[in-house]
Amino acid sequence: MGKFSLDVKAKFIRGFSDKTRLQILESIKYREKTVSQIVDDLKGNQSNISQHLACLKGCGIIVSRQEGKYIYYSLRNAEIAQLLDIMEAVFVQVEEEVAACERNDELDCCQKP
Amino acid sequence: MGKFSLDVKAKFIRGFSDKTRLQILESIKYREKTVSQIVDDLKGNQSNISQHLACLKGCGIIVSRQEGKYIYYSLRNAEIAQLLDIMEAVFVQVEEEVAACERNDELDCCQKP
DNA sequence: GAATTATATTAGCATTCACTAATATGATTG
DNA sequence: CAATCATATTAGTGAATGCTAATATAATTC
Repeated sequence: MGKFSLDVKAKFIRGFSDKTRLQILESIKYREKTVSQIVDDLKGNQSNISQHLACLKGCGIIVSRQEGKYIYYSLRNAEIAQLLDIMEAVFVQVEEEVAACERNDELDCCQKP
Repeated sequence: MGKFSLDVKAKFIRGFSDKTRLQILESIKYREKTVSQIVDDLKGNQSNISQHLACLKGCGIIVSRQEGKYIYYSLRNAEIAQLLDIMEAVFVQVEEEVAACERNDELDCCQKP
């Protein structure tokens, strides 16, 4: 895999690496939803959700279609759903280790503040 | 899945969402390696690699064992390798879309600067 | 045990990120 | 066409991230 590709790949994966975005993905995993439906689902802030949707779209993870004044978002394809499932399955295996990380209260094991 | 779990899950996935860390994972995918071997492999900075290794370890993605003055790092288990393969497979499907993102030169589709 | 080798940690800095509040766009409805 | 509803965009801010250079730790070798 080329150098550039690895950057793009990292970006793609970064799409999944945020709590709010994971919630959005769970919310639309089985059926497309409008922005307001998602906002309701997550009890979130409309602007915030819109920005995360733009992020997910930019990462190629979700797609959108307009129908009148509504915009429906859904996973790009079935493989994305499958990837989510596998991420979940692998995560469950290591969850305890990760949660037990010294600084789990701040979730910043990667680089200390 | 609980609220906290989702935070931890996001952290776990964030482990994969960096170019250098993806390179490290590729480097040790099939066999354990010492830090210096990885540094050589990536032609990277020792401090930088060490920090990324700590991150990957904190995320539960890799494990380490000491042998004399060397520390060997390897993937935590076979499922991590499998997850990497599936990420790769799904990524290939959407790669062109992601790369074509308006701002692909800076890889920051998520939040505009 | 002094020097060397392997790895980790710290500090500082510039960049990216996620969030909120405010505003803009765009379609719909009365 | 004015008002409303749905969504997107912008600006500003604090926190997290990734990097480098310098220093610390710990095991090894001479």
